[in-house]
Amino acid sequence: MTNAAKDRKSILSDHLITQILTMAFKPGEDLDEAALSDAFGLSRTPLREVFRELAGQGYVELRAGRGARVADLSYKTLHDFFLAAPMIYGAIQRLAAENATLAQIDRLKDAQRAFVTALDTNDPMARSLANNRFHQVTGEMAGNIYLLPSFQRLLIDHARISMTFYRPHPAGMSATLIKARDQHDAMIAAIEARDANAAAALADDHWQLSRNQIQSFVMPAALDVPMGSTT
Amino acid sequence: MTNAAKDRKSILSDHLITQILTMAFKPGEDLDEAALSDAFGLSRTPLREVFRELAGQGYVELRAGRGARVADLSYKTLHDFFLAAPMIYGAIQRLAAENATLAQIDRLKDAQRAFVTALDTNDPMARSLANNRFHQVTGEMAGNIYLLPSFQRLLIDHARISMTFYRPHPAGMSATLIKARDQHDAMIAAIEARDANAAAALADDHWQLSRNQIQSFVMPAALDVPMGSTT
DNA sequence: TGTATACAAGTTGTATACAATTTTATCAAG
DNA sequence: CTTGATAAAATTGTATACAACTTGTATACA
Repeated sequence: MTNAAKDRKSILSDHLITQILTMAFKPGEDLDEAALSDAFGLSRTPLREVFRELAGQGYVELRAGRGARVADLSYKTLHDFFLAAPMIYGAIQRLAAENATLAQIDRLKDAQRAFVTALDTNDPMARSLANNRFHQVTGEMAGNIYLLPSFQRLLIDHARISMTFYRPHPAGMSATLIKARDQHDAMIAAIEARDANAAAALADDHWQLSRNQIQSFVMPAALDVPMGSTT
Repeated sequence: MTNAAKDRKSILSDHLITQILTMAFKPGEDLDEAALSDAFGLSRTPLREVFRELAGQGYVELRAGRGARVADLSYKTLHDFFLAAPMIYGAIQRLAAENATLAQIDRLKDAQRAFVTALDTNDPMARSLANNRFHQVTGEMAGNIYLLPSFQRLLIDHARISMTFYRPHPAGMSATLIKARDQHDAMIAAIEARDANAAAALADDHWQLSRNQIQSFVMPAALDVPMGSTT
Protein backbone atom coordinates (compact mmCIF):
# COMPACT_ATOMS: atom_id res chain seq x y z
CA MET A 1 0.00 0.00 0.00
CA THR A 2 2.27 2.74 -1.26
CA ASN A 3 1.35 6.29 -0.34
CA ALA A 4 -0.34 8.40 -2.96
CA ALA A 5 1.63 11.37 -4.22
CA LYS A 6 -0.84 13.61 -2.45
CA ASP A 7 0.21 12.11 0.88
CA ARG A 8 3.91 12.32 0.12
CA LYS A 9 3.38 15.95 -0.66
CA SER A 10 1.73 16.74 2.65
CA ILE A 11 4.31 14.63 4.49
CA LEU A 12 7.02 16.76 2.92
CA SER A 13 5.15 19.92 3.79
CA ASP A 14 4.64 18.86 7.42
CA HIS A 15 8.25 17.82 7.67
CA LEU A 16 9.56 21.13 6.43
CA ILE A 17 7.23 23.03 8.73
CA THR A 18 8.34 21.03 11.76
CA GLN A 19 12.01 21.40 10.92
CA ILE A 20 11.63 25.13 10.45
CA LEU A 21 9.56 25.73 13.59
CA THR A 22 11.99 23.79 15.75
CA MET A 23 14.99 25.52 14.16
CA ALA A 24 16.35 22.20 12.93
CA PHE A 25 16.47 24.09 9.65
CA LYS A 26 18.15 27.40 10.44
CA PRO A 27 16.93 30.76 9.13
CA GLY A 28 18.62 31.49 5.81
CA GLU A 29 19.53 27.84 5.22
CA ASP A 30 18.80 26.83 1.67
CA LEU A 31 16.57 23.96 0.74
CA ASP A 32 18.00 21.53 -1.78
CA GLU A 33 15.43 20.61 -4.41
CA ALA A 34 17.31 17.58 -5.66
CA ALA A 35 17.94 16.14 -2.20
CA LEU A 36 14.41 16.67 -0.90
CA SER A 37 12.84 15.43 -4.12
CA ASP A 38 14.93 12.30 -3.75
CA ALA A 39 14.23 11.84 -0.05
CA PHE A 40 10.46 12.16 -0.34
CA GLY A 41 9.95 10.36 -3.63
CA LEU A 42 8.53 13.41 -5.39
CA SER A 43 9.59 14.97 -8.63
CA ARG A 44 10.68 18.57 -8.62
CA THR A 45 7.37 19.89 -9.93
CA PRO A 46 5.21 19.12 -6.86
CA LEU A 47 8.15 19.90 -4.61
CA ARG A 48 8.44 23.38 -6.00
CA GLU A 49 4.70 23.83 -5.51
CA VAL A 50 5.16 23.01 -1.84
CA PHE A 51 7.95 25.58 -1.65
CA ARG A 52 5.65 28.22 -3.08
CA GLU A 53 2.91 27.32 -0.65
CA LEU A 54 5.28 27.56 2.30
CA ALA A 55 6.60 30.84 0.94
CA GLY A 56 3.06 32.19 0.96
CA GLN A 57 2.74 31.21 4.60
CA GLY A 58 6.05 32.79 5.54
CA TYR A 59 8.07 29.68 6.34
CA VAL A 60 10.29 30.03 3.32
CA GLU A 61 11.64 32.73 1.04
CA LEU A 62 12.00 32.28 -2.70
CA ARG A 63 14.74 34.18 -4.46
CA ALA A 64 14.35 34.25 -8.23
CA GLY A 65 16.94 32.10 -9.92
CA ARG A 66 18.50 30.84 -6.74
CA GLY A 67 16.09 28.59 -4.95
CA ALA A 68 14.30 28.50 -1.63
CA ARG A 69 15.64 29.38 1.79
CA VAL A 70 14.25 29.18 5.28
CA ALA A 71 12.78 32.59 6.14
CA ASP A 72 15.17 34.94 7.86
CA LEU A 73 15.07 36.01 11.47
CA SER A 74 16.83 39.28 12.18
CA TYR A 75 16.89 41.98 14.80
CA LYS A 76 14.43 43.91 12.71
CA THR A 77 12.02 40.97 12.69
CA LEU A 78 12.42 40.70 16.46
CA HIS A 79 11.53 44.35 16.80
CA ASP A 80 8.57 44.09 14.44
CA PHE A 81 7.47 40.98 16.25
CA PHE A 82 7.05 42.53 19.67
CA LEU A 83 5.38 45.54 18.13
CA ALA A 84 2.71 43.56 16.31
CA ALA A 85 2.24 40.55 18.55
CA PRO A 86 0.33 42.03 21.50
CA MET A 87 -2.25 43.67 19.28
CA ILE A 88 -2.93 40.73 16.97
CA TYR A 89 -2.71 38.24 19.72
CA GLY A 90 -5.09 40.17 21.96
CA ALA A 91 -7.61 40.46 19.15
CA ILE A 92 -7.41 36.75 18.37
CA GLN A 93 -7.83 35.85 22.02
CA ARG A 94 -10.82 38.16 22.37
CA LEU A 95 -12.52 36.71 19.31
CA ALA A 96 -11.67 33.19 20.40
CA ALA A 97 -13.52 33.78 23.66
CA GLU A 98 -16.52 35.09 21.77
CA ASN A 99 -16.73 32.42 19.09
CA ALA A 100 -15.14 29.17 20.28
CA THR A 101 -17.15 26.01 19.74
CA LEU A 102 -17.15 23.15 22.23
CA ALA A 103 -15.21 20.94 19.80
CA GLN A 104 -12.56 23.62 19.50
CA ILE A 105 -12.32 23.97 23.26
CA ASP A 106 -11.66 20.24 23.46
CA ARG A 107 -8.87 20.57 20.95
CA LEU A 108 -7.42 23.45 22.93
CA LYS A 109 -7.38 21.27 26.05
CA ASP A 110 -5.67 18.49 24.09
CA ALA A 111 -2.99 20.91 22.97
CA GLN A 112 -2.49 22.09 26.54
CA ARG A 113 -2.17 18.50 27.75
CA ALA A 114 0.57 17.95 25.18
CA PHE A 115 2.22 21.17 26.30
CA VAL A 116 2.21 20.09 29.95
CA THR A 117 3.61 16.67 29.03
CA ALA A 118 6.43 18.34 27.10
CA LEU A 119 7.19 20.48 30.14
CA ASP A 120 7.25 17.46 32.43
CA THR A 121 9.52 15.48 30.13
CA ASN A 122 11.70 18.55 29.59
CA ASP A 123 11.46 18.33 25.78
CA PRO A 124 11.97 21.81 24.31
CA MET A 125 11.00 20.92 20.75
CA ALA A 126 7.81 19.13 21.74
CA ARG A 127 7.04 22.05 24.04
CA SER A 128 7.47 24.59 21.27
CA LEU A 129 5.35 22.57 18.85
CA ALA A 130 2.61 22.03 21.44
CA ASN A 131 2.62 25.71 22.26
CA ASN A 132 2.35 26.46 18.55
CA ARG A 133 -0.57 24.07 18.28
CA PHE A 134 -2.29 25.66 21.27
CA HIS A 135 -2.19 29.08 19.71
CA GLN A 136 -3.13 27.74 16.28
CA VAL A 137 -6.33 26.49 17.86
CA THR A 138 -7.08 29.91 19.35
CA GLY A 139 -6.63 31.25 15.82
CA GLU A 140 -9.19 28.79 14.50
CA MET A 141 -11.55 29.78 17.29
CA ALA A 142 -11.29 33.44 16.38
CA GLY A 143 -12.07 32.46 12.82
CA ASN A 144 -11.40 35.84 11.27
CA ILE A 145 -9.89 35.29 7.85
CA TYR A 146 -8.29 38.73 7.78
CA LEU A 147 -6.46 38.39 11.09
CA LEU A 148 -5.25 34.84 10.57
CA PRO A 149 -2.50 35.53 8.03
CA SER A 150 -0.63 37.90 10.33
CA PHE A 151 -1.35 35.75 13.36
CA GLN A 152 0.09 32.66 11.70
CA ARG A 153 3.24 34.48 10.70
CA LEU A 154 3.61 35.58 14.30
CA LEU A 155 3.20 31.99 15.43
CA ILE A 156 5.98 30.82 13.13
CA ASP A 157 8.46 33.24 14.56
CA HIS A 158 7.13 32.87 18.07
CA ALA A 159 8.16 29.23 17.88
CA ARG A 160 11.50 30.02 16.32
CA ILE A 161 12.31 32.85 18.69
CA SER A 162 11.45 30.77 21.74
CA MET A 163 13.72 27.99 20.45
CA THR A 164 16.48 30.53 19.95
CA PHE A 165 16.23 32.12 23.34
CA TYR A 166 15.84 28.96 25.25
CA ARG A 167 18.17 28.43 28.17
CA PRO A 168 18.09 24.84 29.40
CA HIS A 169 17.10 24.94 33.02
CA PRO A 170 19.22 22.89 35.39
CA ALA A 171 17.02 22.38 38.43
CA GLY A 172 13.50 21.45 37.30
CA MET A 173 11.11 23.66 35.42
CA SER A 174 11.84 27.37 34.96
CA ALA A 175 9.52 29.91 36.56
CA THR A 176 8.76 31.32 33.12
CA LEU A 177 7.52 28.01 31.79
CA ILE A 178 5.35 27.42 34.84
CA LYS A 179 3.81 30.84 34.36
CA ALA A 180 3.22 30.16 30.67
CA ARG A 181 1.50 26.89 31.53
CA ASP A 182 -0.75 28.58 34.08
CA GLN A 183 -1.61 31.36 31.66
CA HIS A 184 -2.67 28.75 29.11
CA ASP A 185 -4.97 27.22 31.70
CA ALA A 186 -6.40 30.64 32.51
CA MET A 187 -6.95 31.26 28.80
CA ILE A 188 -8.90 28.04 28.48
CA ALA A 189 -11.03 29.08 31.46
CA ALA A 190 -11.65 32.55 30.02
CA ILE A 191 -12.62 31.11 26.64
CA GLU A 192 -14.93 28.55 28.19
CA ALA A 193 -16.54 31.35 30.22
CA ARG A 194 -16.82 33.44 27.04
CA ASP A 195 -15.04 36.23 28.91
CA ALA A 196 -13.47 38.21 26.07
CA ASN A 197 -11.93 40.87 28.29
CA ALA A 198 -10.24 38.34 30.52
CA ALA A 199 -8.94 36.46 27.50
CA ALA A 200 -7.52 39.64 25.96
CA ALA A 201 -5.88 40.61 29.26
CA LEU A 202 -4.27 37.18 29.49
CA ALA A 203 -2.90 37.60 25.99
CA ASP A 204 -1.19 40.78 27.13
CA ASP A 205 0.28 39.06 30.17
CA HIS A 206 1.48 36.22 28.00
CA TRP A 207 3.42 38.50 25.69
CA GLN A 208 4.82 40.43 28.61
CA LEU A 209 6.25 37.14 29.83
CA SER A 210 7.75 36.30 26.43
CA ARG A 211 9.23 39.72 26.07
CA ASN A 212 10.89 39.60 29.48
CA GLN A 213 12.29 36.16 28.78
CA ILE A 214 13.82 37.32 25.50
CA GLN A 215 15.04 40.66 26.74
CA SER A 216 17.08 38.85 29.34
CA PHE A 217 19.04 37.48 26.39
CA VAL A 218 19.20 40.50 24.16
CA MET A 219 20.32 42.71 27.02
CA PRO A 220 22.41 40.13 28.83
CA ALA A 221 23.17 40.85 32.47
CA ALA A 222 23.09 44.42 33.72
CA LEU A 223 25.39 45.55 31.02
CA ASP A 224 27.59 48.20 32.54
CA VAL A 225 29.65 49.52 29.68
CA PRO A 226 32.16 52.20 30.71
CA MET A 227 31.52 55.56 29.11
CA GLY A 228 33.46 56.20 25.95
CA SER A 229 33.79 52.53 25.22
CA THR A 230 34.30 51.95 21.50
CA THR A 231 33.59 48.24 21.13
CA MET B 1 12.81 41.23 -28.75
CA THR B 2 10.40 38.69 -27.37
CA ASN B 3 9.68 38.87 -23.67
CA ALA B 4 11.49 36.47 -21.43
CA ALA B 5 9.34 33.89 -19.67
CA LYS B 6 10.00 35.71 -16.43
CA ASP B 7 8.26 38.79 -17.81
CA ARG B 8 5.34 36.83 -19.22
CA LYS B 9 4.91 35.34 -15.80
CA SER B 10 4.72 38.68 -14.03
CA ILE B 11 2.46 40.05 -16.75
CA LEU B 12 0.08 37.18 -16.11
CA SER B 13 0.28 37.75 -12.38
CA ASP B 14 -0.39 41.48 -12.70
CA HIS B 15 -3.25 40.80 -15.09
CA LEU B 16 -4.94 38.36 -12.75
CA ILE B 17 -4.50 40.71 -9.79
CA THR B 18 -6.03 43.62 -11.70
CA GLN B 19 -8.96 41.56 -12.95
CA ILE B 20 -9.65 40.26 -9.47
CA LEU B 21 -9.35 43.64 -7.72
CA THR B 22 -11.67 45.31 -10.20
CA MET B 23 -14.16 42.44 -10.02
CA ALA B 24 -13.73 41.76 -13.74
CA PHE B 25 -13.12 38.24 -12.47
CA LYS B 26 -15.96 37.53 -10.05
CA PRO B 27 -15.49 35.85 -6.67
CA GLY B 28 -15.84 32.09 -7.10
CA GLU B 29 -15.18 32.23 -10.84
CA ASP B 30 -12.76 29.55 -11.89
CA LEU B 31 -9.55 30.20 -13.71
CA ASP B 32 -8.96 28.12 -16.81
CA GLU B 33 -5.39 26.82 -16.93
CA ALA B 34 -5.49 25.87 -20.58
CA ALA B 35 -6.96 29.19 -21.72
CA LEU B 36 -4.61 31.35 -19.65
CA SER B 37 -1.59 29.28 -20.54
CA ASP B 38 -2.51 29.77 -24.18
CA ALA B 39 -3.23 33.49 -23.86
CA PHE B 40 0.01 34.34 -22.06
CA GLY B 41 2.35 32.00 -23.90
CA LEU B 42 3.26 30.06 -20.78
CA SER B 43 3.18 26.35 -20.19
CA ARG B 44 1.07 25.03 -17.35
CA THR B 45 3.98 24.59 -14.98
CA PRO B 46 4.84 28.27 -14.41
CA LEU B 47 1.15 29.14 -14.66
CA ARG B 48 0.34 26.87 -11.78
CA GLU B 49 3.16 28.41 -9.78
CA VAL B 50 1.57 31.81 -10.27
CA PHE B 51 -1.74 30.39 -9.03
CA ARG B 52 -0.07 29.15 -5.87
CA GLU B 53 1.59 32.48 -5.31
CA LEU B 54 -1.70 34.32 -5.68
CA ALA B 55 -3.36 31.78 -3.41
CA GLY B 56 -0.78 32.60 -0.77
CA GLN B 57 -1.66 36.25 -1.07
CA GLY B 58 -5.39 35.62 -0.87
CA TYR B 59 -6.43 36.50 -4.41
CA VAL B 60 -7.20 32.95 -5.35
CA GLU B 61 -8.34 29.73 -3.71
CA LEU B 62 -6.97 26.35 -4.73
CA ARG B 63 -9.22 23.34 -4.31
CA ALA B 64 -7.38 20.04 -4.59
CA GLY B 65 -8.25 18.24 -7.78
CA ARG B 66 -10.44 20.97 -9.16
CA GLY B 67 -8.37 23.96 -10.00
CA ALA B 68 -8.13 27.58 -8.96
CA ARG B 69 -10.96 30.00 -8.29
CA VAL B 70 -11.12 33.66 -7.48
CA ALA B 71 -11.33 34.02 -3.69
CA ASP B 72 -14.85 34.16 -2.32
CA LEU B 73 -16.58 37.18 -0.86
CA SER B 74 -19.43 36.37 1.49
CA TYR B 75 -21.43 37.99 4.24
CA LYS B 76 -19.10 36.40 6.74
CA THR B 77 -16.10 37.96 5.03
CA LEU B 78 -17.86 41.31 5.08
CA HIS B 79 -18.43 40.95 8.80
CA ASP B 80 -14.86 39.84 9.47
CA PHE B 81 -13.63 42.65 7.31
CA PHE B 82 -15.16 45.48 9.31
CA LEU B 83 -14.09 43.83 12.52
CA ALA B 84 -10.44 43.57 11.57
CA ALA B 85 -9.96 46.56 9.30
CA PRO B 86 -10.00 49.46 11.78
CA MET B 87 -7.42 47.86 14.03
CA ILE B 88 -4.95 46.76 11.36
CA TYR B 89 -5.44 49.84 9.33
CA GLY B 90 -4.94 52.14 12.32
CA ALA B 91 -1.74 50.33 13.26
CA ILE B 92 -0.38 50.55 9.72
CA GLN B 93 -1.20 54.22 9.51
CA ARG B 94 0.47 54.91 12.86
CA LEU B 95 3.63 53.07 11.85
CA ALA B 96 3.61 54.72 8.45
CA ALA B 97 3.69 58.13 10.11
CA GLU B 98 6.59 57.03 12.29
CA ASN B 99 8.71 55.40 9.61
CA ALA B 100 7.92 56.82 6.17
CA THR B 101 10.91 57.81 4.03
CA LEU B 102 10.83 60.84 1.74
CA ALA B 103 10.87 58.59 -1.34
CA GLN B 104 7.84 56.75 0.01
CA ILE B 105 6.00 59.98 0.69
CA ASP B 106 6.59 60.95 -2.94
CA ARG B 107 5.10 57.69 -4.08
CA LEU B 108 2.13 58.24 -1.80
CA LYS B 109 1.54 61.62 -3.41
CA ASP B 110 1.78 60.03 -6.86
CA ALA B 111 -0.85 57.51 -5.88
CA GLN B 112 -3.10 60.25 -4.57
CA ARG B 113 -2.71 62.21 -7.82
CA ALA B 114 -3.83 59.12 -9.73
CA PHE B 115 -6.75 58.77 -7.33
CA VAL B 116 -7.86 62.35 -7.87
CA THR B 117 -7.57 61.97 -11.64
CA ALA B 118 -9.74 58.87 -11.50
CA LEU B 119 -12.33 60.81 -9.49
CA ASP B 120 -12.32 63.67 -11.97
CA THR B 121 -12.69 61.37 -14.96
CA ASN B 122 -15.33 59.33 -13.12
CA ASP B 123 -13.52 56.04 -13.67
CA PRO B 124 -14.48 53.61 -10.89
CA MET B 125 -11.93 50.92 -11.78
CA ALA B 126 -9.03 53.35 -11.98
CA ARG B 127 -10.24 54.90 -8.75
CA SER B 128 -10.31 51.59 -6.94
CA LEU B 129 -6.86 50.62 -8.23
CA ALA B 130 -5.40 53.99 -7.30
CA ASN B 131 -6.93 53.75 -3.84
CA ASN B 132 -5.44 50.28 -3.52
CA ARG B 133 -2.06 51.60 -4.54
CA PHE B 134 -2.32 54.48 -2.04
CA HIS B 135 -2.88 52.11 0.83
CA GLN B 136 -0.26 49.66 -0.43
CA VAL B 137 2.26 52.47 -0.09
CA THR B 138 1.17 53.15 3.50
CA GLY B 139 1.78 49.44 4.10
CA GLU B 140 5.30 49.73 2.74
CA MET B 141 5.87 52.76 4.93
CA ALA B 142 4.82 50.89 8.04
CA GLY B 143 7.25 48.17 7.02
CA ASN B 144 6.19 45.65 9.65
CA ILE B 145 6.44 42.20 8.12
CA TYR B 146 3.98 40.71 10.59
CA LEU B 147 1.20 43.20 9.94
CA LEU B 148 1.54 43.27 6.18
CA PRO B 149 -0.02 39.89 5.39
CA SER B 150 -3.32 40.74 7.05
CA PHE B 151 -3.22 44.29 5.76
CA GLN B 152 -2.78 43.16 2.19
CA ARG B 153 -5.65 40.73 2.44
CA LEU B 154 -7.79 43.57 3.72
CA LEU B 155 -6.72 45.70 0.77
CA ILE B 156 -7.78 43.02 -1.70
CA ASP B 157 -11.27 42.86 -0.32
CA HIS B 158 -11.43 46.58 0.31
CA ALA B 159 -11.03 47.04 -3.42
CA ARG B 160 -13.52 44.32 -4.26
CA ILE B 161 -16.10 45.44 -1.74
CA SER B 162 -15.90 49.03 -2.90
CA MET B 163 -16.41 47.88 -6.49
CA THR B 164 -19.42 45.86 -5.36
CA PHE B 165 -21.09 48.58 -3.39
CA TYR B 166 -20.48 51.30 -5.87
CA ARG B 167 -23.49 53.32 -6.93
CA PRO B 168 -22.76 55.46 -10.00
CA HIS B 169 -23.42 59.01 -9.06
CA PRO B 170 -25.52 61.03 -11.48
CA ALA B 171 -24.67 64.65 -10.71
CA GLY B 172 -20.91 65.01 -10.27
CA MET B 173 -18.83 63.49 -7.53
CA SER B 174 -20.47 61.87 -4.50
CA ALA B 175 -19.95 63.39 -1.07
CA THR B 176 -18.39 60.13 0.10
CA LEU B 177 -15.70 60.22 -2.58
CA ILE B 178 -14.89 63.83 -1.87
CA LYS B 179 -14.48 62.98 1.79
CA ALA B 180 -12.27 60.01 0.96
CA ARG B 181 -10.10 62.22 -1.20
CA ASP B 182 -9.73 64.80 1.55
CA GLN B 183 -8.93 62.15 4.11
CA HIS B 184 -6.15 60.88 1.86
CA ASP B 185 -4.73 64.39 1.72
CA ALA B 186 -4.95 64.68 5.48
CA MET B 187 -3.18 61.32 5.82
CA ILE B 188 -0.34 62.53 3.64
CA ALA B 189 -0.05 65.62 5.80
CA ALA B 190 -0.07 63.60 9.02
CA ILE B 191 2.58 61.24 7.70
CA GLU B 192 4.76 64.08 6.50
CA ALA B 193 4.43 65.71 9.93
CA ARG B 194 5.25 62.35 11.55
CA ASP B 195 2.08 62.73 13.59
CA ALA B 196 1.23 59.11 14.40
CA ASN B 197 -1.84 59.91 16.48
CA ALA B 198 -3.37 62.06 13.77
CA ALA B 199 -2.65 59.39 11.18
CA ALA B 200 -4.30 56.70 13.29
CA ALA B 201 -7.33 58.89 13.92
CA LEU B 202 -7.68 59.48 10.19
CA ALA B 203 -7.59 55.77 9.58
CA ASP B 204 -10.53 55.41 11.94
CA ASP B 205 -12.48 58.13 10.15
CA HIS B 206 -11.70 56.53 6.82
CA TRP B 207 -13.17 53.19 7.84
CA GLN B 208 -16.16 54.87 9.39
CA LEU B 209 -16.79 56.38 6.00
CA SER B 210 -16.47 53.07 4.19
CA ARG B 211 -18.71 51.33 6.66
CA ASN B 212 -21.44 53.93 6.30
CA GLN B 213 -21.24 53.73 2.53
CA ILE B 214 -21.63 49.97 2.56
CA GLN B 215 -24.26 49.83 5.27
CA SER B 216 -26.47 52.02 3.11
CA PHE B 217 -26.53 49.03 0.74
CA VAL B 218 -26.77 46.19 3.17
CA MET B 219 -29.58 47.88 5.11
CA PRO B 220 -31.28 49.56 2.16
CA ALA B 221 -33.61 52.40 3.10
CA ALA B 222 -35.29 52.52 6.52
CA LEU B 223 -36.65 49.05 6.20
CA ASP B 224 -39.98 49.02 7.98
CA VAL B 225 -40.98 45.38 8.24
CA PRO B 226 -44.38 44.83 9.91
CA MET B 227 -44.19 42.88 13.14
CA GLY B 228 -44.74 39.14 12.78
CA SER B 229 -43.56 39.12 9.20
CA THR B 230 -42.31 35.67 8.28
CA THR B 231 -40.34 36.36 5.10
C1' DT C 1 49.60 38.03 -5.67
C1' DG C 2 45.39 40.02 -7.45
C1' DT C 3 42.00 40.51 -11.02
C1' DA C 4 39.54 39.33 -15.09
C1' DT C 5 37.83 36.14 -18.34
C1' DA C 6 36.30 31.71 -20.10
C1' DC C 7 34.74 27.47 -19.33
C1' DA C 8 32.60 23.69 -16.73
C1' DA C 9 29.46 22.09 -13.32
C1' DG C 10 25.53 22.59 -10.86
C1' DT C 11 21.03 24.50 -10.11
C1' DT C 12 16.81 26.60 -11.35
C1' DG C 13 13.00 27.43 -14.73
C1' DT C 14 9.94 25.79 -18.54
C1' DA C 15 7.79 22.65 -21.78
C1' DT C 16 5.78 18.49 -22.83
C1' DA C 17 4.19 13.80 -22.14
C1' DC C 18 1.80 10.90 -19.38
C1' DA C 19 -1.05 9.38 -15.20
C1' DA C 20 -4.81 10.18 -12.12
C1' DT C 21 -8.83 12.36 -11.04
C1' DT C 22 -13.03 14.89 -11.77
C1' DT C 23 -16.75 16.25 -14.72
C1' DT C 24 -19.95 15.49 -18.30
C1' DA C 25 -22.66 12.71 -21.30
C1' DT C 26 -25.16 8.47 -22.29
C1' DC C 27 -28.35 5.13 -21.36
C1' DA C 28 -30.94 1.66 -18.73
C1' DA C 29 -34.05 0.73 -14.98
C1' DG C 30 -37.46 2.11 -11.78
C1' DC D 1 -39.49 12.03 -15.73
C1' DT D 2 -36.09 10.89 -12.22
C1' DT D 3 -32.34 8.10 -10.52
C1' DG D 4 -28.20 5.45 -10.88
C1' DA D 5 -24.51 3.24 -13.32
C1' DT D 6 -21.08 3.46 -16.87
C1' DA D 7 -18.12 5.31 -20.26
C1' DA D 8 -16.12 9.25 -22.58
C1' DA D 9 -14.18 13.77 -22.29
C1' DA D 10 -11.96 17.22 -19.98
C1' DT D 11 -9.16 18.79 -16.42
C1' DT D 12 -5.74 18.46 -12.89
C1' DG D 13 -1.43 16.43 -11.00
C1' DT D 14 3.28 14.40 -11.69
C1' DA D 15 7.49 13.02 -14.01
C1' DT D 16 11.01 13.80 -17.08
C1' DA D 17 13.68 16.16 -20.59
C1' DC D 18 15.57 20.15 -21.93
C1' DA D 19 16.78 25.22 -21.79
C1' DA D 20 18.41 29.16 -19.23
C1' DC D 21 20.77 30.86 -15.72
C1' DT D 22 24.14 30.97 -11.59
C1' DT D 23 28.04 29.58 -9.35
C1' DG D 24 32.48 27.76 -8.95
C1' DT D 25 37.05 26.83 -10.94
C1' DA D 26 40.86 27.19 -13.77
C1' DT D 27 43.83 29.88 -16.50
C1' DA D 28 45.75 34.12 -18.55
C1' DC D 29 47.25 38.53 -17.79
C1' DA D 30 48.59 42.68 -15.24
